[in-house]
Amino acid sequence: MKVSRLHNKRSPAVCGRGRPQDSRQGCGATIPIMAIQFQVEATRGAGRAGRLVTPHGEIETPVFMPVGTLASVKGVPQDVLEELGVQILLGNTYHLYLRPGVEQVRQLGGLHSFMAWRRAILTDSGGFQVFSLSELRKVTEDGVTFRSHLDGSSHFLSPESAMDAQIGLGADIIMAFDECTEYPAEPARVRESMEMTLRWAERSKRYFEEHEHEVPWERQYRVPSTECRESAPGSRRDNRRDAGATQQQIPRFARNDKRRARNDQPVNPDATQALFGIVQGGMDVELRQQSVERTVEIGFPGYAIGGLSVGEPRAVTREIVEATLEHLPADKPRYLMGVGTPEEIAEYATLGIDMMDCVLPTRAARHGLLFTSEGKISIKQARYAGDDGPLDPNCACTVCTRYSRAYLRHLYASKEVLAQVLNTVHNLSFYLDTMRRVRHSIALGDRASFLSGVRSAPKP
RNA sequence: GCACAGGUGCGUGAGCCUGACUGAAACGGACCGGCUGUAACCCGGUUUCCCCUAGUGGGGCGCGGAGGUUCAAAUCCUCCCCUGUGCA
Repeated sequence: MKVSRLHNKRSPAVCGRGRPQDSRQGCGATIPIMAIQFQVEATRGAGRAGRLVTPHGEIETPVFMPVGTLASVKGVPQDVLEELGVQILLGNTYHLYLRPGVEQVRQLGGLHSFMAWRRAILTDSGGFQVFSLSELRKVTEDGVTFRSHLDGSSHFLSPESAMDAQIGLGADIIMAFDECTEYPAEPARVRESMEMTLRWAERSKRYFEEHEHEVPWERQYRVPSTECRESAPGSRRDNRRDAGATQQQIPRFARNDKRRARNDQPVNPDATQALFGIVQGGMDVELRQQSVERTVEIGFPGYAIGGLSVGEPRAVTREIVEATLEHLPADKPRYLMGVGTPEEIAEYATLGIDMMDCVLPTRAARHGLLFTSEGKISIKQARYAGDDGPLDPNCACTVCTRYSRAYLRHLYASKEVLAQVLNTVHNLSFYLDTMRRVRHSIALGDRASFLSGVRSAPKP
């Protein structure tokens, strides 16, 4: 609904029939390039419930973004992710650059097309790998030289090449190339690292602005936006149905075409990628503030808080998040990178974080650690061998409603791949539910928080 | 009955020829931890002895059983038991 208002504003009713091949000219001839739209719809305390409109659909914030480093959320097919309500996924520039290679993905139409994911994608720039692959890399002002963990070959990533790669991959939101500062670090080191990240942010932005038109979407995606389709009922899709072609009868190339045409989540052909800046500054509140101010000065449509959850005590993480949030502009999405447990993501959302990602739910799931309404469960434990109850009696996910703890433990102990699949589905489901609950409570707004003081407040 | 091959910790199984660095490799099982912009179906620990010592450390028992050789044996020698295969 919000999105249509937006489109109406920008794309008048022009775009109905006889849409030319070049979608940019079709719906968007007179329209300026649109990157991303964000609006806060409700607040409660510091928490915000908002809506982020990307070229590949809307996102209700606060949002949890599952990590799909190699164009896959390990163990979970895309259709299941959709059913779980995943609105946006993460991909990783460094990993995809090594394999299958950016050029390959670009030729296949970009990440969305390649991985058959019609909703939004965010790619991390490779900045985190500067931290996590510290054994295999060398950092200079120019950029970072990595020794590939796959074959030992040497690769160079700079703000420019990271942008180039991310444009080629074609995510909706891409990240500035930063240095995730290690912890602990000397004050001088933290400052230098932060300064370099700022210089890299500028270079990232400059390069991005010069090349943002190179996204691979427009050649590949010909799906009309919502209004276009509504006002053009005789679309491709109907034509095909008229022809009476079933899935089996359609030749392969046509089936691919159909698959694309079936993407009901519109790509806004006028839209392009958005580049987010990343705040660094270690565990130093002053440096964080400086980093925010100077990153905001460079100017981005969204800001991330990076460099946290790198080994520091949780209390410090929280302190830095709060201190950083204080200075971030309220009208832009705020993305806390790499956090956290279910309790943490709920807490940070109420503090005013709009986006979060974390490998914890997916990785922990594969390792037998499951998050439930009653706390953590290590499904490997012998005590569950005979437990025929559901994993989490308060969870409505497909795993909890169908399988017993005993079965899940058996799958894990037997190293069945299904264990990883089911565990991941549950954990993601739990995370997404958690976020939905938080959003709901924020969406009730300050009025609700006022009412919550009243014991038996009647429901409207 | 004879001839080979073999018996090692929870399991598989190295070590034995060429004795000391082996309380015993490696892999696995079982159990317990860890995992926070994914070098992660991964990583760590226990199971693998007993006693003395705060600890470093020291002593004892231990590789089918019994005995022997030796400063020193899972490793060499003798006998016995058990398992498998082949031949009668």
